[in-house]
Amino acid sequence: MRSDKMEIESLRQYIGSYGVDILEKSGVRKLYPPQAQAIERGLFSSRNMVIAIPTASGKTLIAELAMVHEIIKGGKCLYTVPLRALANEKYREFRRWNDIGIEVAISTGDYESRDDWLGNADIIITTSEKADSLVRNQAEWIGKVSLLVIDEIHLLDSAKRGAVIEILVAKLRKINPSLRIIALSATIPNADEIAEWLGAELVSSEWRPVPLFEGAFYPGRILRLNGGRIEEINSGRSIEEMVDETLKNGGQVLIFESTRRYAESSAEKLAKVAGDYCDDNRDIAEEILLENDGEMSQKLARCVANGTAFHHAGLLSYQREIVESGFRERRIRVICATPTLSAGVNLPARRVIIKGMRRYESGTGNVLIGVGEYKQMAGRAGRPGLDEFGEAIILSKSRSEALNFIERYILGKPERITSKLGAENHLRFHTLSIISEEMANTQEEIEEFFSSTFFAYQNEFTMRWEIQRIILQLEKWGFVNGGEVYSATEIGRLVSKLYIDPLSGFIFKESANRYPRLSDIAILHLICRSPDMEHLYLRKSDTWIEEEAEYFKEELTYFPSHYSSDYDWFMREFKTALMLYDWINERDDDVICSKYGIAPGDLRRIVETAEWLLHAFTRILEFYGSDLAVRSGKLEERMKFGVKDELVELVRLRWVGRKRARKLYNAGIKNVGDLIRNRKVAEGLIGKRIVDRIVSDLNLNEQGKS
DNA sequence: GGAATTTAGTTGTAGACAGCATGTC
DNA sequence: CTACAACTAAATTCC
Repeated sequence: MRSDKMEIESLRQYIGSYGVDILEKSGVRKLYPPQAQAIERGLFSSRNMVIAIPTASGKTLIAELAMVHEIIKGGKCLYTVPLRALANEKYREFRRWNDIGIEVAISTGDYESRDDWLGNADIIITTSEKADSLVRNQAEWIGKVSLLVIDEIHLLDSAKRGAVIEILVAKLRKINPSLRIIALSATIPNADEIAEWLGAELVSSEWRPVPLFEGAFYPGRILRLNGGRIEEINSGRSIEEMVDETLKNGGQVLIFESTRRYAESSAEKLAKVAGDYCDDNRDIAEEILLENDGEMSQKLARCVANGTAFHHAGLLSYQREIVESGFRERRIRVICATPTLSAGVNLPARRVIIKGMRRYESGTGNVLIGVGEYKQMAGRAGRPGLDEFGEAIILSKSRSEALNFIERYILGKPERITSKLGAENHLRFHTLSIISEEMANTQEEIEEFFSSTFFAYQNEFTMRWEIQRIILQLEKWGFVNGGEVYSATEIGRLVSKLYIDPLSGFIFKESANRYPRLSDIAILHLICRSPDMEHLYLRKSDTWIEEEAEYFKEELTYFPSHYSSDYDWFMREFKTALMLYDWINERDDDVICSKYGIAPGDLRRIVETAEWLLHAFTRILEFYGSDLAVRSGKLEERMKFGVKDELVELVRLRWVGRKRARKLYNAGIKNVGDLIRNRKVAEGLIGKRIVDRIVSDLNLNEQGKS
């Protein structure tokens, strides 16, 4: 007991008595071994550090301590995370420091603290992309950052998003050469490489607050690894029985599936098992249907009512939150998830069952998942405070398969991570940005800049040819002026600040100059031609899309021949455009979902992307003084809410979405004035409470203006 | 005859950042 | 170089 006290006490000199009070108030009594180790190795010095320890072993607190110390010394901290949901989670956690006067702010694509706030804040939480975007837009406070914390730095390995992390590091170090960096990582075999790249002290540990047992199941048995030895444990013959075992003992289960379909059907099957153990969940089941009652939502509500749920990117974000908090409150006992949950918010369970060890990859068929991916999922086993130990179980069909899995995954080491910055699209994207921000403007400077990246560290390769080719390309596209000293053109700088792929920028730029007029569907299709857009898949039954395409053929800016190799890709672009077209023409959400074979969460996500790209396109059109800008800007607004032109004014009001706006409009209430004049009518249509809220908001705005 | 079961053929495949303006987790 | 589970429809068996 005394030693516990002492450890926390010992922090007093670094984070002050008030700081220690905050920790005690939030229940921190003892430092975990990796935390103590981090302190020993210089957490409170000015050394850079890489902390490579398992999930839930107290990484965040390590960063918090360092940040509080830094702020007391007069510094400013930037904390970057890979997901917006994680940014929100950290924001909530860090705000406890507000009690001792530390200002915490958040800035992501969908939620940003006020600008002056960010400048004053001591800790700013962002996604890595947003941080890069802030650098591109020269946020004045960025130069004041003295401590950069990078959460989940092992995502350097991600082919899609890893490059941003290393570029961000290179940029911030260039801006502030004395910047201190603390990088948090999962346990990976080459954390030492990251540490050496950053010139950092490496703290690594396998310690976990809740012990983890890993094993493999085959019908009737679980082979569990215990200190190098395999124990044979009798078990049920099906997942249902395995889940039942855990629920009976008061535990919760997390099941990882390889596809959404499996996740859903699994959750439905297990509802029969979990139903016996859960209380009345009718209220949260109802909440699930609050904003959407389509097929998927109904299914989810049925599961939730019985204490299970599925979790994947097709859910609306509020539905995900209900599922997550329902699980934390133990009202939901079983979650069947796709890998969303393995890298997402912290949601541990006593037993983790990994059912989907294979994943489809186009061109290669089903392939086994990586060891790292497995470890990530397995690491979710064991709820601190609730479970004495966690259990991760791989599902297999036979004893021999089980033994194989044990060999490969449980005894195996995760793959080393490698930089993915070398891909042409990333180099193109970031080269334009560093020229535009005048971080590097000659061949040598650019090479030097890239030589400070993790990619260069791992490849000891100058990239001379690659960079020359890319600059030539950017010159050809009109984004860069060549010569001895490169500089970005005005349009080049705009494209960089809009944060779009230069190729998207080029497509938009060319269209802006070539087409004085375009129809709605043509603009949408143009947006869908951007490599920044996500594209819907074609199904066998999607032949109707070809007919639609033929119908709009004359309006479109691009239409390849049926025999062209582009044709399939074009159809995917066009299908996506058609979906967006339906959306802005007020087609019902659920109708769109079933027509295009997507879930509500997908619709939201694609619409959000389209909105962003429409914004970028509009800005580019404005730049060239094109008349199309007005039309495109209108589409941007329509996209945000999914409405026809005539509803835009109504939908700008808070509490008024596409459905309410349509009701009002059809009853002759076409604008704010109509609404005030016909208040009673409006109340009849959308309810008195809502109208009251709208009007009180309007009054507030009036006051704000005067 | 009609239900239950087996067999053959078909289908579809994880995730999610960014602008800007608005308003607070 | 590569798959596979789940669903659906048709075929077959069973009572």
